[in-house]
Amino acid sequence: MKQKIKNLIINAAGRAHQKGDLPSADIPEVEVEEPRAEAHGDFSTNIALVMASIQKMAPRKIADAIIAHLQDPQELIAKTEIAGPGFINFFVHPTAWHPVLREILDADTAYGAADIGQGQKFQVEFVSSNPTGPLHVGHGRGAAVGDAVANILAFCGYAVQKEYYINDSGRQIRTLGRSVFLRYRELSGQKVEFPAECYQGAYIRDLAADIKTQKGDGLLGQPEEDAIMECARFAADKILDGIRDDLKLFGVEFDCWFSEQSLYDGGRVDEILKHFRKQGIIYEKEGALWFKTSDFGDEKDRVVVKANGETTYFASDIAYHQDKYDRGFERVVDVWGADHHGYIPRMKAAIEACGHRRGQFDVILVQLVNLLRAGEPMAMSTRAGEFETLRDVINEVGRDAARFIFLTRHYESTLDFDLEIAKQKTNDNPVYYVQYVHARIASIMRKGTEQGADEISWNDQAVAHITEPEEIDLIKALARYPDILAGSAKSMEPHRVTYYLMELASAFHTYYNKHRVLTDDALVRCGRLNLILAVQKVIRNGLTLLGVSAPDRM
RNA sequence: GCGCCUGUAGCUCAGUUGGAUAGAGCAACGGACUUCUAAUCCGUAGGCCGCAGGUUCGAAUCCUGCCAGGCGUACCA
Repeated sequence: MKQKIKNLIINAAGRAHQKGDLPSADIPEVEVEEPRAEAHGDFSTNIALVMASIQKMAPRKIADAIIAHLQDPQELIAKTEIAGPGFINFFVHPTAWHPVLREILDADTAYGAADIGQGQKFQVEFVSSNPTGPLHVGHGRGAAVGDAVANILAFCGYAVQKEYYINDSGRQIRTLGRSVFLRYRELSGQKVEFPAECYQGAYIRDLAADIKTQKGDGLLGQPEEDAIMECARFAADKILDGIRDDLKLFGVEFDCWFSEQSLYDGGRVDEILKHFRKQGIIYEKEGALWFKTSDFGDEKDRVVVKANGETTYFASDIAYHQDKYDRGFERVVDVWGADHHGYIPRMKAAIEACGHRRGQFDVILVQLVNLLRAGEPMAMSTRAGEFETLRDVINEVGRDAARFIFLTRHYESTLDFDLEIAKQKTNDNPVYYVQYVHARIASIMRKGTEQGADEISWNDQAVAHITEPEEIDLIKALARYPDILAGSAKSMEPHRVTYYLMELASAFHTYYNKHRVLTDDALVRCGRLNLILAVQKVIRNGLTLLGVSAPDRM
């Protein structure tokens, strides 16, 4: 609809120039928006204001000229007016909205899928939590955001891959192995001192017990380093299995689980360092190798090989990102926790040094989650082992509520996640508000079938009976969905879809309370059934993109 | 110190990328269930968009400087 209005304006402006009512042929990009205030019509354009300096005419005069040359063969427009400093407001004829319903019912699950991606290969990497402990709520937010962003991009025509990067190499893994081995020795009756830098959580003891069941006392006879590495491998695999299970429970499925260790095994890290050396952007200082990230906008240079010969996490991360582009991804998005924001400039430097454009790399920085219970903050520390795991949260409040809440804020805002509110079935917790629409419509459909209503099929005559203001409002809301999705995809902001669904739900509940769908008049009934079926489809489509279910009963 | 994020109704937050009289939910107050699910709806009230300048036809939105909170500032990952 917006596009149709836009075309009418462009054509009218062109004609106005041909007839000599506008001196310049220069027509700027036409912006059409939906005004906030209902009194300002369904659509509004500021073109006359923008053209004022080009045409050297008063905005209202320009608006006059454009309206005079408006041709509307489809009779979409009921009324136009010039308002304020020179806005042109368009009032769309109510019945002109009806075809939107047809469009939705025909397109079904594909409604709103503008092909803005055109098959571009796009990778979204998210969660990527170290396999040193279970996922907590912060990871849950990253998972919900990453998954929804990927879904929305895929829906809008990008070829999207979801990836999890496994940090199965380096010091943290060794610390994990050491932690487990110490607990293992404890279980074997040895007295050990458990250092503060080791992982304190109870799950470490469980892992030690598991390995003891499997190996008995066998590890005690081995050289300590071998035993630690065996514990590390065992524990990381086990924890990773747990992470996979948690994510599955959360409804998140990855296309690829990528191992950091595989980069070392395949020589990719050495390869990229050699390449940088050849470019002269690596130098030696104080026994370490430094990458000149400051040449690419970072505030200072960064170490890639430490004085003790170990490579840094950054080094393998460079190789990792190069590998993404080698795999053919034209755009790469990383979803990180906000505590990693200082890492962005050096990563961007690395991307550029590898010969890629900055526009090919984006970071979605998800702000922290404050976990509360009835307003009281809950302590969270992985080290100390006092945290609420994602699994606990899902078990307590349910997957749908958790996912929806994670997407009810812009990811750049810190989020208060209150377990008590998440369980409530009120408007403080809007996931049920939206799902309720789906269930209500399903209920009406069941009732309709019971009462012998025919299979719902398109009927022009019946749809013509859709004239109530609440019905037209509902269709207008449905018509906005494609625009919302496109905006959500371009900005990679899934919360726009969340808010849209709440608005659509509100429009439906208002309608439902005022008008009856299953009336005695067969034509009216049929028209309304078509209307609510369209609403149900859009609600289901939107919830699916967010990873939330659309129940038929509640 | 420097960098990133945030600051909008009593509370939690949106605000269509610079548009007209700034919007929701919760909480408060008053109404609507013999009706397709009341997990709902309708109404009332609530604002110096952190503060001060600037840019222009027009600013919550862009620029500069302050103030407050959070996070970061490793040869950790």
